[in-house]
Amino acid sequence: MVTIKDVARLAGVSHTTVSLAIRNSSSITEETKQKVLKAAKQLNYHPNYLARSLANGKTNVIGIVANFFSSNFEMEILKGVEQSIRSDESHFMINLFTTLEKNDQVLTDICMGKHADAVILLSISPSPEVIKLYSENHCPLIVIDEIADGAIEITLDNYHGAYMATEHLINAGRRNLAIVLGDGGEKESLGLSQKERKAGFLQALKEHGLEFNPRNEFFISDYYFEEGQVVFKNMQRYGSGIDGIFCAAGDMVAAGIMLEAKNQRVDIPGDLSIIGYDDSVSSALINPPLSSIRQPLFQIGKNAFSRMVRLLEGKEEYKPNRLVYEPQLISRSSV
Amino acid sequence: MVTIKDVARLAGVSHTTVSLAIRNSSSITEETKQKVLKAAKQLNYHPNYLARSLANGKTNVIGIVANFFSSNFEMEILKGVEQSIRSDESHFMINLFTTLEKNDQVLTDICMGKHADAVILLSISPSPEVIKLYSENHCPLIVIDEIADGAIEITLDNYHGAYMATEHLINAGRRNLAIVLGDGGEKESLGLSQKERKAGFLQALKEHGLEFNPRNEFFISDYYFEEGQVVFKNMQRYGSGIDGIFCAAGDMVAAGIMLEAKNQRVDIPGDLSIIGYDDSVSSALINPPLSSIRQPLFQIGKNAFSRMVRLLEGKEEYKPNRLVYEPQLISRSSV
DNA sequence: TTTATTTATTTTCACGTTAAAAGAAAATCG
DNA sequence: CGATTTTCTTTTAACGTGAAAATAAATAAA
Repeated sequence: MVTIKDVARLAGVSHTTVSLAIRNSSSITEETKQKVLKAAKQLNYHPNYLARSLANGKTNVIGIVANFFSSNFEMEILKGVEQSIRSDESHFMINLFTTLEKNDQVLTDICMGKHADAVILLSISPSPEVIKLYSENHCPLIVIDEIADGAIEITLDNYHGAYMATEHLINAGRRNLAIVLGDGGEKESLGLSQKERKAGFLQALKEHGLEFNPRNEFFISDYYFEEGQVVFKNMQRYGSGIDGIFCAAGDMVAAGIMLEAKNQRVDIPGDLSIIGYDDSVSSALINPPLSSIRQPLFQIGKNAFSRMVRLLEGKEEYKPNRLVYEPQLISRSSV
Repeated sequence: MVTIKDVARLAGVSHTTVSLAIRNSSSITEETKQKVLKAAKQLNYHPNYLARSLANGKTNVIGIVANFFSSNFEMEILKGVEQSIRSDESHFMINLFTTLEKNDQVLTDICMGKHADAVILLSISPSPEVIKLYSENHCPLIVIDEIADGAIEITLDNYHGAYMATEHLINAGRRNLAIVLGDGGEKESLGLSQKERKAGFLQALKEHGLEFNPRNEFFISDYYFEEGQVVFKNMQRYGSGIDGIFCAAGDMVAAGIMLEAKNQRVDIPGDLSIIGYDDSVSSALINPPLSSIRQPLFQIGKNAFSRMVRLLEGKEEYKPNRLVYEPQLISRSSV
């Protein structure tokens, strides 16, 4: 491996001079700089990122942590991040961490183990201890779509989105609504967004004087298309007179429900209305086009990343606060 | 920052003993190990990944490089990788690198700069110099969907896929076929997969005694839905009597074409047949359901990652070779 | 010209860990 | 019981860089 010292030897200077020249320091003559760069090129020298980071305490890595990267939600955010990386000309890299369950352990390790200078969490709620740890270690923390008191929170108004969705169904004359929630089979394990969507759903029912039949609440564990098909079967088995579905688990699952409904000759929107969440690209294309709640996920990903870059570059001061994005009802013919 | 030395002091042993205990070395007494672990826990010690990697020469990072992570192709592969990470219980992390143009530079830097121990390329063709560099540095290189002589190649039989797609159109009685290709507006910048798809397309035409009218070749620069809409307009303007479309650029673009066709009251499959590529989840759901060529992208991602892990763990010897996956025709009613 | 100041470069050390060699203690053997 | 081996632990030396202090050289000021 060719190191800074090999370059120094060839250029006839000290290794520090090479280091400075490589980093384009102003305290070096143009002449020696050229000499060094020439030698570096000749030897095909590349700075060792590990040694550099160890010495100066910065990794130039931004960690992104999520339970899944495979669902539409995370993918859209990632796209935004990707665009931001490009346009920023920033020298930061991203590191992806997937974690189920042992969130705290992973998060602690990222920060303490110097895996990243900063972390963006997607739908993961850090414990107060972790937040404290990050704060003490001056590791900026941006949390998207979850609560994190003491970090920068970028949240989506899930309550309002669910309210709009539910009202949309009610306005279409539906009275017997079902809700499909994502995340574990256990109510206790619902993420914040799912909880809030349920709350918004219930509130809308209440304000319109409608009852909610607990039999019409369904859970899925993965955000896959196939889960939707299973859910629809369960609805027919265990549900009670459902004429409208709010699929808080997202459009992909809603599409699964629709396919199964079609297979069983249930007419949408004749017999049954359905609205999804997240407005996937394909939702406008399926038959019938699926109503949904659109969230500015791309924007959020883009903004979160570029903001993080500013924080790390010291162009913005790290100050815990909360930013709320509003969702938008996209009405199509599935309702 | 609490280091190995702090733990050593508290536990009353040397720092090397701590290092060994942390790494669960067999050459340490159970007693001292417990003593060390207790001290480590008490101080909330976490090993510094940078120092560790610098010292032992391994990063435990697998780099994944692509031009986009936002297109369906890459996303599906990523999902497979993600699943593999989970099931493997592997301690490897992944680092995502997006790069336009300066591929070689980025690739060289990843390897020489110790950003990763190994690299998986998605639809990116490394130069011979880069391949040589990786080989010399014992950095395993897996290239998916491109040519890379001297690396491990995991390719898709795009030629055959395109052939099947084209034949599918011909069998449906179509005689005036158009092709839509992705990647740059320039023919020269076509990636390998697009080139092969075109070749397969032409071959199928030839074998069925059909002519290809060069006016019916269209290019897009991004794999977005909207590009498809633009393409359809261009077809009406510049194309010549098209009655069948092979959208080698993928299902998302095909869906865009279909929407625009619908807007203009062109009946699919009555007036026009269309087949896409990659079989997105939504392709079965849109109206009419879109015929497509399915590729085992999820599997490929999963296998590529787990194979890389085996290579890094020394369980498999690194030996350049080529693995070809066969695509599958999914016939639906758009043809 | 001598001294003070600025500029350019080098020396020395630190970053936190692992690897290799050396040492000490315990166990085994003849 | 002394010699040898084995087991456990420590000492020392890297890994490749950057930061800070120290030096040397060049320039400016007195």
